[in-house]
Amino acid sequence: MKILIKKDLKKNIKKQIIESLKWIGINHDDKEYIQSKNINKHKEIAKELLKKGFAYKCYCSVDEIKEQKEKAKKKGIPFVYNRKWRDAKNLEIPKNVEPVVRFKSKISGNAIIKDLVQGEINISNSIIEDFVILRNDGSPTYQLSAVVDDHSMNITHVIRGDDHKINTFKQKQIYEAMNWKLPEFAHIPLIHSEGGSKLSKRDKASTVDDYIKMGILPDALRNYLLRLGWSHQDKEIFSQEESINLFNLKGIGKSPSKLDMSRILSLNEHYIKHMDEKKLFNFLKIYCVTFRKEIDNSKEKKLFSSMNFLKNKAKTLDNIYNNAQYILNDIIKISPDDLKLLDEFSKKVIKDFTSAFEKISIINKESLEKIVNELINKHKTNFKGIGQPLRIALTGSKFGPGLYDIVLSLDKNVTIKRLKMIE
RNA sequence: GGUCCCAUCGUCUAACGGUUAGGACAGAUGGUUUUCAAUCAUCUAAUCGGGGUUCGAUUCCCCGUGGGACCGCCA
Repeated sequence: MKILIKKDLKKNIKKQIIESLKWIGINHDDKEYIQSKNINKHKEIAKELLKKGFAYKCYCSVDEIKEQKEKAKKKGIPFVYNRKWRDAKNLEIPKNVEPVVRFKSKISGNAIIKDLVQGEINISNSIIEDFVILRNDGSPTYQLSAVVDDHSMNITHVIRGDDHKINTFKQKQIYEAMNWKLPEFAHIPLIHSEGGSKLSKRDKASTVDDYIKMGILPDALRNYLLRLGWSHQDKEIFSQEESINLFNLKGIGKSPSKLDMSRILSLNEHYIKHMDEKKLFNFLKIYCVTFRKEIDNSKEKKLFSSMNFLKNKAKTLDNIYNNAQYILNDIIKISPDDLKLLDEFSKKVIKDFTSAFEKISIINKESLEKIVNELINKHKTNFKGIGQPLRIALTGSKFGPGLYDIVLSLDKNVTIKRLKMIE
């Protein structure tokens, strides 16, 4: 696999991309190749193409090209470089202009690419301009470098976004000029943002890091991405192993698909529920230390033993973290809105519960249920009438785990202390 | 504007030319004498339009319409 990184981006982006791939379960099994380290080889090939008559030097200035482009745009006609220097026997070579090297593209006829995803793509050669392979500073362009490296690395399959389709026709001509074996090509559809156009770095959730920050699990993102543009009957959940075994290029459709956050979230929810608790706990710990707050050593044990219910009401690691606040913090904060819910009636309920709770010696679901049921009868209310005030008093939130789970996960004295705070 | 690609529920997608057009997510409704953001059940919802070919078209062909990608001395 080859990853291309724009040269104008900062260096640490390379590390980030490799880390992201690793995170989602894709590891590289060969050494790293840095394209820019091979530019001498690329230049040599350019020279060879020049010598063989497949390329030529073009002395048009940047401004000259710009002007032509603007003219073409005004007239509403497509811009194709006018090939001024292609057969420039009578032109005088201007001084002070460093030439670029352009590839002598085919002018007539058609070109066909057999694409593993797109099928046969057929275009007229006339629309492929004489593209630049060496800039005026002598450096090779992507079109040249990509071909030379792919060939020297014995790349068998070029799989990339379908925004590269036209490039393939340019590159094909270089392969042919050099008499090199053409690799297989597969142009896969792009992923669109919710707005309906190509996902770009400017989109909020476009990088793996963005999803890690949200508290998405690698399995969830892998599974989601796998099903974008591809399917296997009605199957929705794929393990990593199944992904590798079942995925194939033939099953890929040609149309782009839109990103759907609610789908990612629901897949994430699934993996949170079904993942091994120890593994999940590790993900949570890493998440907290990286993006929130490190989990206090003294709370780890308690938190881990609460995973079995905390995981049931979370779509992200962040949700788990939030729902676990009442375990992680000794002092709980109640929002003003929730505080309003603690009216006189609620305070009475809390008081009654506290005195009954103080008396019981065995705390389990049954004993708690007994107390709650008695209070429901006494106050002529339903579970919500009892459960909601207690939940707010104990956790500071009206959402979260079941009431019994909360009480069972707190020490008796802590429960009593928190309940007595409300008065 | 030119070239290329695409078109099934809101979204991701199934359906050897013959299905009551299926599933999942989202949405709606109801149950769970435990809150809901959990869970269970039920429901709503699609073949872009027009022509062909065919006994029969979501599927094949043409035209329209709509969407997208590309059109750099970026990659």
